[in-house]
Amino acid sequence: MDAFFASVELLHYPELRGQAVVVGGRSVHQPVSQPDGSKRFARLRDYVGRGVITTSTYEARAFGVFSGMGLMKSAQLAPDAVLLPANFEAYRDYSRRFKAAVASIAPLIEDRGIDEIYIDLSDFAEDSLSLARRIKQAVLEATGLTCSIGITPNKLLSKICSDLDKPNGITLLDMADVPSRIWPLPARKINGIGPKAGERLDRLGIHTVGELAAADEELLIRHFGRTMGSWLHQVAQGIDERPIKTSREPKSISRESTFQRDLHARLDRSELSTIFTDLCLRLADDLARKGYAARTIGIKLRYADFHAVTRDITLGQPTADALTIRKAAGECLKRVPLEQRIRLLGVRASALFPLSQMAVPVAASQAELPF
DNA sequence: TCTGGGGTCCTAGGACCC
DNA sequence: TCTGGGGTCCTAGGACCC
Repeated sequence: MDAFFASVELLHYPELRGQAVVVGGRSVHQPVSQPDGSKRFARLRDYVGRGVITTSTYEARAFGVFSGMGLMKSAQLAPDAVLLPANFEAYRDYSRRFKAAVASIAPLIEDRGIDEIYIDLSDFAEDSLSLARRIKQAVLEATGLTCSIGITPNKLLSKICSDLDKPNGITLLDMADVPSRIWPLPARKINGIGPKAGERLDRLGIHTVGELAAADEELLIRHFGRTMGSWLHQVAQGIDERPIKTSREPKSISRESTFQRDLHARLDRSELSTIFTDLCLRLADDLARKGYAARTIGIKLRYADFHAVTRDITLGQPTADALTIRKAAGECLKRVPLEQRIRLLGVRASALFPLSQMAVPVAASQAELPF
C-alpha cells in the first residue's frame, strides 16, 4: 500500500490532500474542530516529546522526513507539516479490507504485516499487466486507496519491484531482466540487507546488486559466514525459492512502552511498577484474545543510552495468567542492572501453545508430577 | 530534543543427555 | 594421564523488517 497510514488519514481529512502530512507521536494532538466547521491541525513545529514518524505523505517526503525519523528532528526539516496521531484501529480495518479485496481475486496470500502482502499468481493464465490492474482496481474500490505491485518470478524480486514505481505503480519483470533492471540497484534494496550488512558490503567495495553478483562466493562466506554468504550470492542473481506461506502460528507476543521521560528503578519505583504490571496485564489479555498460552516469559529494557538488554525464563507449564506472567517477569527483572535510567520497558511471551490444544498436555504433565 | 511498537530469524555458548 | 560425537533446550544479543 502507498504511504498507508497517511493515505488512510487523507480519506478522513480530504482537505489535507496535497499537503505535507506525517503520522506519528503520542495521541495528544487530535485535530480540533473550529467554530466555522473547519479543523485546526497540529503542526510538526508544535510537537514536544518523544516519538517517531510512522508514515509521511509523498509531499512530506520531499522535505526529507521519512518513517522512523524522530519527530523533533523532522520538525526542523518540515516545521509546517501537519502532524496526525496514529489511529491503528482504522489502519487494521483498512488492512483487512484491502487483503479481502485481493483475496477475492487471488486467494493464495502471504501476510507481510499491516500494509504488505505476497500473492501467488502462478496458476493464473491471464497476462500480468491486466491482472495487476484488476487487483489494483479491486483494492481501490474496497478502500479508496492505491497500492504498488511488482509481478516477477519470486518474492525477492517482487519485493524489490513493488517499490520501483511507487506510488500507484506496476512493475513487471522476469529473470532475463535481472542484469539490466536489478543489478544497477544499491545492494541495500535487497530485503534482508540492512544498514549493517550494507555498510560491510560497502567496505568490500560492493555497492550494487550487480557488484554483489560478481563477487566471489567464498569471499562472501569468509566475511558473512556460510549461511549469510551463500544467501547473498544467491539473491544477487535474483534467485529465491521461498514459497508463499499462506498461514503461520505466531512465535511470540509482546508489549513494550517508551516513557515520556527516562525513569530510575529506585527514584521512580512506583511509576515503573505500575507500568510493568500494566504491560503484563495487556500481554495476558493479548494471549487470551489470540488463544495462546506461553511457556517462556521475557522482559526487555532499554536504558537512557539506548543500549538494550533482555532476560527470559522458561516455566514448567504454559501460562496466560497475568499474575503468573507478572511474577515471572519480576524474576527476570532481578537479573538486570538497574543503576542507569530506563527509557523503555517491555514484556514478551514466547514458546506459545494454542489454548485449543492445551487441555490434554496439561493434564498429562500434571499426572506425571510426583505429588 | 535524537531514535515507536510489533514482530522474525540467526548465532553462540552452556547445560544436559545418550 | 584424559576426555568423542551427536542431539536438544535454554538464554542473550543483534540484525532486520513493517
